[in-house]
Amino acid sequence: MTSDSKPRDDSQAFPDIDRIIHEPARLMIVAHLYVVTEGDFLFLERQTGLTRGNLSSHLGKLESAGYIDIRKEFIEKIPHTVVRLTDTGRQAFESYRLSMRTVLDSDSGSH
Amino acid sequence: MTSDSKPRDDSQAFPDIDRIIHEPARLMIVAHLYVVTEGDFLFLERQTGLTRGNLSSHLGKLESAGYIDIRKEFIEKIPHTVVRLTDTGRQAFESYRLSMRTVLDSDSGSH
DNA sequence: GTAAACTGGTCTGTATTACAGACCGGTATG
DNA sequence: CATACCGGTCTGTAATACAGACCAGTTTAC
Repeated sequence: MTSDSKPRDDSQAFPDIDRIIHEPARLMIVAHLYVVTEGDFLFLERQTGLTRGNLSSHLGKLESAGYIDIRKEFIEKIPHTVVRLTDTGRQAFESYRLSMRTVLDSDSGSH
Repeated sequence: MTSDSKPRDDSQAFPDIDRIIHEPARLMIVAHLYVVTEGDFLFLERQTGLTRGNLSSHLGKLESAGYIDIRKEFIEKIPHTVVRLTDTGRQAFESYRLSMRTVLDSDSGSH
């Protein structure tokens, strides 16, 4: 394969990849939330194996992006944080999934 | 979903993600090479849209990882760089693809 | 009652890294 | 002579992932 086929290709054969979701730590979080629809802090901490600080930080970023909703409540005076994917978040994940499948399935069709 | 189902989960339900391939720029490179088996610098530059410096740098990292083979030759006194996926690289990509599919297809089976 | 542990963080420091762009050497072209 | 092309190297910058220290408030253990 040489390059002289077309002078200016610019073919975005590859879709943009959502870096917010792409980051493995957040990908784990989002993928988990996608199936359970709602999970608390401890659940995510155990599922992802992230440290509390790190998990909190990633949740903050997902919240800033509008991908998750964070609800803080008290259960018997004990703090309880519940995280839920927003519609935007679900769509973003589905879109990301589609992008990645496109990339990973590029077995021949390119051109 | 609450967290009190199991005391210590540690379930690596999620496979490790190869960060070398995971990086979008390199993912583009590897995915392209996977289908064409061999491509030159210009081809990759156009397909990925990366700047020369950046592309060169990513190629260097892929080479260090043993994922690609870089052959430098001269065609009529003009430098020509040809890049090819090594067997290791092909395997790494396939493994990565499997990992990502596992993550992206986690629609129910988890537990 | 004091020490320890738990929840859910904040903050700091560190180390990595992606990226643009300047520059360069050599060749070819106008 | 100036410009452009190929394939880089190098520098600087900005972002960021991550660990771990620390903290407040609560509960449990001794």
